[in-house]
Amino acid sequence: MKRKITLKQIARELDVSISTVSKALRNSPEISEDTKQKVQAFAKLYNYRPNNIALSLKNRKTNTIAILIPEIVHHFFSKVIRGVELVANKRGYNVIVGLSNESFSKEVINMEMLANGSIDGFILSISKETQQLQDYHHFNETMSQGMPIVMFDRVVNEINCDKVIVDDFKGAKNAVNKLISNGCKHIGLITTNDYVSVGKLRTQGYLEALKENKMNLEADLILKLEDNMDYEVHLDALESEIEGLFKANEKIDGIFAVNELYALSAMKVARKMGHNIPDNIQVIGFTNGVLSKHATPSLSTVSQHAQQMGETAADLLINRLENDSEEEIYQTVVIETNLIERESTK
Amino acid sequence: MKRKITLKQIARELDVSISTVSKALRNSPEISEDTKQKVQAFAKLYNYRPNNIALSLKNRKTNTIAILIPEIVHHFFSKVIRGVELVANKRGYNVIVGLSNESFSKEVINMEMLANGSIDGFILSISKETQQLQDYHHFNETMSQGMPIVMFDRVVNEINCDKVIVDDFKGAKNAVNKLISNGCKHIGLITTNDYVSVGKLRTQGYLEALKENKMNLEADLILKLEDNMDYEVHLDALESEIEGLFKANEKIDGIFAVNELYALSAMKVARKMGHNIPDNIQVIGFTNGVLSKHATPSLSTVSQHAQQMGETAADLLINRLENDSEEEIYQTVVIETNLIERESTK
DNA sequence: TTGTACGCGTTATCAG
DNA sequence: CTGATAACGCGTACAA
Repeated sequence: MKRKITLKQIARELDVSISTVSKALRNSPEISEDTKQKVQAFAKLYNYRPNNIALSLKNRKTNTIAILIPEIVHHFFSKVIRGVELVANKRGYNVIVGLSNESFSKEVINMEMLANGSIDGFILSISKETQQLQDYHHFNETMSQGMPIVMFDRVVNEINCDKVIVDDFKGAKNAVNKLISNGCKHIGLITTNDYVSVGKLRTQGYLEALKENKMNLEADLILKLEDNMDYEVHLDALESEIEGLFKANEKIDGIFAVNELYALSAMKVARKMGHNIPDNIQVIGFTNGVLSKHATPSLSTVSQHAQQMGETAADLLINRLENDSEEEIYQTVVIETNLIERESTK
Repeated sequence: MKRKITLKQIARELDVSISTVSKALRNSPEISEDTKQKVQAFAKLYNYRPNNIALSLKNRKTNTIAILIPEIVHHFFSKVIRGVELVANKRGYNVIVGLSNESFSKEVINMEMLANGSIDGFILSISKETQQLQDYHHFNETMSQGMPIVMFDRVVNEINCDKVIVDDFKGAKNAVNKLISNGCKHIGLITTNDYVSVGKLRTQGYLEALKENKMNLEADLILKLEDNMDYEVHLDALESEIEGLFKANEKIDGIFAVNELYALSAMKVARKMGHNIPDNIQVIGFTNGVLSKHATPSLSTVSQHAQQMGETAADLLINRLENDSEEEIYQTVVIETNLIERESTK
């Protein structure tokens, strides 16, 4: 097993100095054609490639960025990664993935590990626990060391950095407006607790749509679910909560759910209770994942353009890394949502 | 904005030498309590952390591994990543993710980029194009440089390295056996072209089950689909292919599909054609993703234990990295599948 | 008890 | 045209 070859070895082998080899390989005009030929041929033969780590150390630049997300087994986040990867690779960067698993401490540890020279910047979406604790010291520390951060989707207003978000408020409002214009009179909302920023915004969108249409806010139409419970595992619990919602208000004829799973479960429960979708009850979800597309009936949904979010975030980060101008002006890019109409609405 | 602090800066500030600082921070007995206290306090104040890149260069070890997969927006692969991440982090490694996007050249480029010192080893599942071309030079080159590779799921027999696979053959056989014991007499197979190794093995499992049960092989019950077509985008095309299968042999009463999407589409088409599932036609898929669980009816499926595959792969790789014994003995770990019975079978 | 020197692999600068 | 030297940040064997 032969180790990777280095400049030093080539130099020794060819009986020239290291710097001559280095220059020859970079086609420096300082070096004679003769030596260049010799060195380049030898390097090619042994498949020489400069060592990235040494370059990183010398240039104080790793050409690697990290994306830190709460959960990877999730259509939305994996699509964001794909977007980040796409742009990063195109612009010559590698991507390290870190998972916080929705835990504050894992988020902090991960950031500290990576911030010590391993990467040039972060793209991240904060964990639920961090949202609850509202402890953002690790973001501030990282940024004060000159390492840029781009937040996406779940962002925090208190931190001054580049951000990529979806217009959750407007997306939700549009969805509910659609239900209303489709004739729904009593629209149920299935959402999360307010500390989940996106849940809160989508809830506000729902409320705004009702208000604009001068519809009454009926308290028993709103179901707020504890989001730190893993409903993917405890589907029964989720479904019985939703069943409660349907029973609490028999007049329900529309559902807006802040994510795919809630929407799908609502359809399932509704059908089980004898309702017909979309004739009897219309449903719209948020996040355009695989489930929505392949459900029966397929689910109308607010698409977040996850991949585009990832691409935008990567561009923002790399632009900042490559623009030496230490701008203190941060931007927030809002990705427009759009409503994908499928079979669950008329 | 303050840069990250280095040993050199601390040394200058405290008017001692760099090595004194280094030793003091590592609690060397060579250093007096006094100096230690002083240095450690200062370091803590300025939140000193050793630079990973410098350590990597010095130790010729990055403590980073790469996972190279064909596609990330895919339940199976993201679960594998989760498993890899889990183990890697626990054992002190970071994870770089590379996407080949099913392309041979992207796979090669990615490997070359990362192999130049950025990482200590690879975990990978080869792209479809690589399977077709059967060009494996990049794997050999990487390994001959002393960089270990662990392949998972889509592996190549010609390469001698650690592997983690699922028993595709047995999993498929069991699934088909289940259909047979459930009373199916004419079982359709929806599979891919044979160059996809897992597709081939699953097809063989189907054939074996028929043979064992002395059932006739009916050619018009087998649908081989071109897998380099993106059926996720062209669902219609997929469905019309499947409709053709049903029409070709009206006696079909069971379907075994080599992936989730094929199985789901089969159910959809069957229902559209007036069949009842599972009374009339029973269906089993491969890969236990979100779709199977949330479909209506929910899909019985062969579970691959993706996360466990990732964990095993990571352990194999890190073991090899940390065992200086340059063993030339490679192992192949077979992860047992199991059949998850849901509503699509009796 | 502290400091010096070296090496990891590379490039840039300057001297020959 | 070529080579020696310094530097990136760290750890450690050895010298003082």
